[in-house]
Amino acid sequence: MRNVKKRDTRMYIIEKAIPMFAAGGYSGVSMRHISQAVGTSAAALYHHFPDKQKLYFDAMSHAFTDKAEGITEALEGSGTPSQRLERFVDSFTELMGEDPDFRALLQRELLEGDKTRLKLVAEQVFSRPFQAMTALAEELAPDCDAHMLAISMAGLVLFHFETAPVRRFLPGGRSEHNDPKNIARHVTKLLLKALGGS
Amino acid sequence: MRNVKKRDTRMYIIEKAIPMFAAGGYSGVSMRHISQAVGTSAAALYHHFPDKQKLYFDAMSHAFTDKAEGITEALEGSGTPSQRLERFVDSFTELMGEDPDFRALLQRELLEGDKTRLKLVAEQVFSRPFQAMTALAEELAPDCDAHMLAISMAGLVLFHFETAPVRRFLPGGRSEHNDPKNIARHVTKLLLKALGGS
DNA sequence: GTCTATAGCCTGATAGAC
DNA sequence: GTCTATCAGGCTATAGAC
Repeated sequence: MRNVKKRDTRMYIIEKAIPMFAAGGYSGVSMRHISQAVGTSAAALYHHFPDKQKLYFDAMSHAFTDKAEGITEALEGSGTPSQRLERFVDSFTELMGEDPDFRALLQRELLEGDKTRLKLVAEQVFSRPFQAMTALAEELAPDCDAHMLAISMAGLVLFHFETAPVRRFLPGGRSEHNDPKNIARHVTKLLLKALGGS
Repeated sequence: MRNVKKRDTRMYIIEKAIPMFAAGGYSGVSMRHISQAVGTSAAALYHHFPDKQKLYFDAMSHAFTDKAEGITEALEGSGTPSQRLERFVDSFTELMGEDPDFRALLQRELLEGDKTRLKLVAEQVFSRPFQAMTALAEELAPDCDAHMLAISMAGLVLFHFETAPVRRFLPGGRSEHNDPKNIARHVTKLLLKALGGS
């Protein structure tokens, strides 16, 4: 029963660290900052994690693993390819809209994740949902490179969120453009037209 | 004539700092690191910049200002909307392919740029090229929200570069997918089909 | 314009009491 | 498991000689 307490504290630390790393990145958040948010001393963190790197890695893994399932579900269900595309775009947009920490961590890993960590995350977390995306892409447009089309599908959604903080200051920028429902509608329409979905 | 030397050194510092900030971000690069790359002491940097923030800001401004022009040109030339779209995608892809520092800095600013800096960059650097993009979007698809379509156009290109380090480990990932020419071809084809270009 | 020296603070990480 | 105390070093920024 000793382990129960330890695991809970460990998970509590991870859950406090996730939004901090999402906002400040690895080098922008110190162990002292995290310990303060957790409500403990910095030394105590080292009882649960051997060093800062491991804490960061575990926080990231936890943040990512949960999310991959929801996306895979939307992709592997039944229905015509067009219906599944629409469902994927909807659920992916909703996910990005409701969990900014996940999105920020994803951006950060793409930007500065080291190679071994990226490989691990790609193979253990994103491989399955991405495979489902390429399968759908293949059905939708057999004449197109499925890998590239899958990336385009994800990028179309993600970029609207990534640019939200700057679009406010760009010509034609309005707050409706940040509404996940509008983003999903725009992206679905664009993709269905491009891929001649029925 | 005193200023000439000072300006040169100042610019030299900026040019050394740009790739470092692109790789490590603001908090990941110290004044000592920069001074070492420049070949001077840390104290000397403070003769040219009042503090680290200002050095970062000036480096960013310099990295961005140059680039905006090339994009605007491709958009404002003559030709049918479809031709101009193709030319925009080509030049934008080429730019991203040949200047990874610019791309990384752009990603970083979207991720963690503070509001006043984003406003400045948006209004002074990206406003004109983005306006040209929305104008093109309007011509291509009057029934579509021009602002959202312009974002989609940029996002389609950028995301293929952003994901390059991780796509290597994803199903179907091949090195050809990183070739700017292939990316441009894929994106152009997708957009022209979606927008019914002639 | 650049240097050395240094102030004052923050960093990751450890030692050892409880 | 958590604490206080601490180490060794890095950080931004400044002072003052040259």
